[in-house]
Amino acid sequence: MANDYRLDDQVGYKLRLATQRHLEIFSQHISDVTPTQFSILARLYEVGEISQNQLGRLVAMDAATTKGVISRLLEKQLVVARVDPNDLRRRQISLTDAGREVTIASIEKAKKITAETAARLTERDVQRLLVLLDKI
Amino acid sequence: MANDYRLDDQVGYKLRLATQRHLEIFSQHISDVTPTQFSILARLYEVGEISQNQLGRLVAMDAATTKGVISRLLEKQLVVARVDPNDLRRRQISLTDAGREVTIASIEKAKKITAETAARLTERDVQRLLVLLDKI
DNA sequence: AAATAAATGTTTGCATACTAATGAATGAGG
DNA sequence: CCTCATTCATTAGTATGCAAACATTTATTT
Repeated sequence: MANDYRLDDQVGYKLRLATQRHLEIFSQHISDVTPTQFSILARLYEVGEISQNQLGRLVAMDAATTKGVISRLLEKQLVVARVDPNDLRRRQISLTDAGREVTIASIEKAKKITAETAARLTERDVQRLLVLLDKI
Repeated sequence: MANDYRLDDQVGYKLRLATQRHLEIFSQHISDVTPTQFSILARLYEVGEISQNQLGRLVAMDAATTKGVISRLLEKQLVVARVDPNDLRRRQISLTDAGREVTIASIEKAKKITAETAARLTERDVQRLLVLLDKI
């Protein structure tokens, strides 16, 4: 029976809505980079210089997607790329000084974003949510 | 301090990963329409003929996005559009016979998709997850 | 060493998704 | 009846995100 199916009760649908809400909050606090660009910057801040492909894997992004994101970060001069002399296939990516500044500032804002996203959740709720999302 | 920030523990990041996983499962089961297209079809199945704009609102989609999705569904001849004679601004959208068939078949598959997405969660976990996502 | 396989990055094509701007039609008030 | 704000739909521009096809370079196998 197709009549007992409620779109509003589906995990996938609610995931989309929650993501939508989160992106809205994000853009209200951080306007110089997008959420995707930020995750690249944050990861780069964590690990230092790394190849474009590896970096993409560390944030679970497709190589083609990563390419586009890195291109835009290069245009903004938040990162630099250089060919790895030991492996000519690789482009090593690293933060510029400006990139590091933006990243550190954004991380502070990101904490507020996470807090606002979870404003209606208790600390335990958040932990529970993270665990549940992990299991998907 | 920016050193106590772990990208992997952020709600937004995990939302993206969970969505990614869900989309992968979706495409394995349903290949004739995308998740977005399916949500339009499912809603249309619930409410019957309705204007394009209203339909978009019922699935939390931007008018511009809705336009694109409807265009592709029109090409596939799963829906039809007609100008509302009572309000010439409006395009009334409704399912074709083929659209209704696809929708009903997809709803059955969608139940499997939801089940597989939540395979590692108990029934209670799923309910809890839906409540938590709602609060975001 | 030559052939094969694998990894890295690029490009193209398709499908969301949002913002901003535009044009057409409608409805409410004066 | 006329004006004006609102609604509806479209278009253009930007940014993800994935699949598939490719070229280049490296690593493996025979």
